[in-house]
Amino acid sequence: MKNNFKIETFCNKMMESCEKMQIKSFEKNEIITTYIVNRNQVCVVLEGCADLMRYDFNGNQMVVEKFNKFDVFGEIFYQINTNNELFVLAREKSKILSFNYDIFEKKCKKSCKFHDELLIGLPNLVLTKVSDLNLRIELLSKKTIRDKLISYFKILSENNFSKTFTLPLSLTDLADYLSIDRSAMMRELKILKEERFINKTGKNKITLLT
Amino acid sequence: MKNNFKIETFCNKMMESCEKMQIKSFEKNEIITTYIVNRNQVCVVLEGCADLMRYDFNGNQMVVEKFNKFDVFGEIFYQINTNNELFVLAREKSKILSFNYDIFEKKCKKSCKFHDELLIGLPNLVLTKVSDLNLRIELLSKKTIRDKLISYFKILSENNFSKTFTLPLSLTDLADYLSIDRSAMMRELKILKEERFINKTGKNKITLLT
DNA sequence: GTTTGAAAGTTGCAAATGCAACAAAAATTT
DNA sequence: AAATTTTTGTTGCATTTGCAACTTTCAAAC
Repeated sequence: MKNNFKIETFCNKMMESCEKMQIKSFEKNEIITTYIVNRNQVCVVLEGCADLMRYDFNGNQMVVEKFNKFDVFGEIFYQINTNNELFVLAREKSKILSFNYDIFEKKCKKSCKFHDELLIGLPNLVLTKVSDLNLRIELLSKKTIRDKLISYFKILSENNFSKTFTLPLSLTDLADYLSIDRSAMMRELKILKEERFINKTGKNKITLLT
Repeated sequence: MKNNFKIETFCNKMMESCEKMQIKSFEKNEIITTYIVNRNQVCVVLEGCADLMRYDFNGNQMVVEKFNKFDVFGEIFYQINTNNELFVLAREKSKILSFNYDIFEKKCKKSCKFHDELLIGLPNLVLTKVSDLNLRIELLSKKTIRDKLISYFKILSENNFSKTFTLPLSLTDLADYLSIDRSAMMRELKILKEERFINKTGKNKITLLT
């Protein structure tokens, strides 16, 4: 985001309470919310991290999306009838802010500071989300595992202003993020190393050699 | 979107002019904007439709995203350093509203009605976009062409409250949208027909038989 | 410090997919 | 109305990928 919006400031202001919003703490592996009823719920991760999970038709659960500090999530972003049960699970002890999107449009009676902040701050959070989603689509659109990996590495490299960078995910999670088979991804990583495209040093530290 | 926001009303109000925003008309195949400089630009399709295009490293251009009436787009949604040239092309005669995101945060002096509308309306447009992007990620995440097609058809069917529906894209565009090879998609469609999963009648009309 | 579980790494093989190269049909343009 | 372009439809083949089934390494829990 190229504007001067400070997410910390926004979230701190939000915590200065408004009767229409809630902050709750969740223990590791606790269910934060389920996406069954459409409630226009908006949530922000203030501390910790969480995963949007799905039970697919075979009964095994998989990670749909991962949320870290200051990520926004909630049913309002997922108006898809998938017939699958979606729920958000705390990955560690987490603090979550949540409110109904309606309060964004209808100010509460005693017009509190929170609402004014919300009107500016929420769109900023959502814009960041859109950018993240566009990035993932960009990567998922690549047809080969090789292209997905190289594109992702290039972006990490540019964000880090260096040919060397640390993966922000485990390799298992990376395979999920790119929606590819983990073993096939390992195979491709090996080939990329052999062909001197990348170098893999230590735990998830990668250097682009191109 | 489950709230009572009316996009037509919003866009009409926006057209009631504010000095900080522009409405321009573009002829078919005219370039609406390029994503080179990061200008925090926000655009809304008021009439017509447009495509976000990319020149990839081989020089051939491809469609990254398609925008229809009332879709939002702009550089602010695409803060990705891809080294590829991205630009938006009018697919037909189109009318585009555009403004800098800054005006969303800083009201103009003579606080016009437009700004009040914008504060409520823009986030709604963006929410719809997030939902669309999440849907596409959902589809792109499926590992087989078969799963992508079936998932997409199910969603179209549910949105249409009917087992029969018309594809909103050409088959060529559908393959692009799902990021799969068109001929491989045609092959799978044929198999789905043979296995009596779907029925394809007339031009792009499909019936789910499950 | 030992146990337990998760993550990383490896391989063979069958199945799915992209690619190339077409032909036919439909839609646009001239 | 003819010409051109776009879309749809088809097929063989080489390549890529997912899957299954492991071992090894690493980290967390007890």
